[in-house]
Amino acid sequence: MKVYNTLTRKKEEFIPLNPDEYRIYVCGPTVYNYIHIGNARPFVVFDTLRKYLEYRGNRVRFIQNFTDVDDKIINRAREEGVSPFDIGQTYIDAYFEDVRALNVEPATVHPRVTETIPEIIDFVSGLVDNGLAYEVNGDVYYSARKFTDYGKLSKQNIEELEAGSRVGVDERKHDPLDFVLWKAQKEGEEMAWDSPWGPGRPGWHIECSAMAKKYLGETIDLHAGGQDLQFPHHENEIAQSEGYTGKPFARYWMHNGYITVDDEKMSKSLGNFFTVRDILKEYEGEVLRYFLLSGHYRGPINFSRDLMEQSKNSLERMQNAKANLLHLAATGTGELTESEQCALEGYAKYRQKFIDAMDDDLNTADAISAVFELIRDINTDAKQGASRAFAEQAWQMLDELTAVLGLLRTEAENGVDQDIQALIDERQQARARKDFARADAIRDELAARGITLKDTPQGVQILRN
RNA sequence: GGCGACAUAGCCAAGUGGUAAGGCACAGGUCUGCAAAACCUUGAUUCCCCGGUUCAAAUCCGGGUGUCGCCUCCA
Repeated sequence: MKVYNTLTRKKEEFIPLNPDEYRIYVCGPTVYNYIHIGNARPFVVFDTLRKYLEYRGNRVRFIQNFTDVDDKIINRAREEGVSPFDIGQTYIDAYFEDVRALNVEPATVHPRVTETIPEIIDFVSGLVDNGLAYEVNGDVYYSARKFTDYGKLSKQNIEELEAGSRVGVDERKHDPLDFVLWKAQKEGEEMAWDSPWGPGRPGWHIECSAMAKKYLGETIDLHAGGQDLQFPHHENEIAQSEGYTGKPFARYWMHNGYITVDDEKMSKSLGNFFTVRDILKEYEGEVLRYFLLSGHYRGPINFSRDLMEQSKNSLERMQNAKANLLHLAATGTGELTESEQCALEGYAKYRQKFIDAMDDDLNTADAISAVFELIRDINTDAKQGASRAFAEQAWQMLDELTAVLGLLRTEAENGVDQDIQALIDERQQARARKDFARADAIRDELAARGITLKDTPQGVQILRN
């Protein structure tokens, strides 16, 4: 497949260094709060990339970190009067709950900063030893200017960076561009570890370099994350990792676009962000996943209730197709007819369209359209009823493609309570004697209990909301 | 100031040189006891604007306009 490599600003054939395995690192959340939809985008997008690579028969080693040492965590802990270690654990647990609803697979490993301290200290020591980093009163800084490729990912010009800087320069730095690798422990801070420079904790950027190296080696295939991490975070990672190993760090870089809310950037500081948790109160996780995949990952995406409704309705079309096929499979009989066989063979073109789309820099929007075209054909072919075999095989095809997108993963609840079944039976008897008032009353009653009845030529279809 | 992205029907959104996918919403029809679901039909003489290249451009080039982002914690 081809992916857009931020490093070269071109679409390139995505080939792993070791043909047996793709080694991928994705920046994970800082665990001081519930994840918001902006966090969710890279998780869903790169989870989809992973699912697709695996679907195509590749092995993927997928690492996503938890930043559980950070100013924001420490501040939060102070506000709540609890340990920062507890804050981290709380939101790591919450992360897994939230992300499960979005059908995001857990990574191969989810390393944490608190479990990577020795490797981080080694990393920083190495940079001090080879002259790229220096210590000032227990802090350690990286000399950005000494890394000649500094700025190669974000295409930032070093001189322009300084000129445009809007941040007060820390006087301890030799140069405004320098960034911190190790922070000396401050009065009353609980989060600290012993180091050659005294007690302290890692800076933000170094953890990713250390974890990527620990779990994936010196040169990894892909590093991915949000566009806004490009500078300085990813630039600094390159400086650290390549400065330390002398080898290329990541061969490919992918960056997803950001989410706006009402055409304005959603950010923690603006306070206009929605947590995944909030969304899940109103919508199934798959609706959010559909929304996030309905456009290209590199483009910006605007979030609104209206668009969530559109996504919900669109996804419903897929869900209906699934429900109808499963109903047909459950009630149908018989072998595949010749025309059904022919129809099924024709569906292969949609699989191909799906693959072509995904191969083209993860074009999920186009891949979704292939799924809809498949659904249209299936619906048309099954309009007059279909054999059990046809329904099963058509669902198999739909299942195959939607699994890659992480959609239609919810298992339909089978069976109903006895009293509900009794009502359904009574309604059928009422219909048979043309007592439609009674029949409709029962239908309304069940609808109020979240059960929708559809009268199909194959009998009553029961849908739960 | 530097770097970058985006602009396609009411809405969302593919398409990046060969004559505009798909979804939502809306309307009409078929089916249904009525529904629901599904299917059919209808919608951009046209892709922000102005030039240029070409037999041919939404797609390439030049110039505008608009929106958003990064350069500061952020996905």
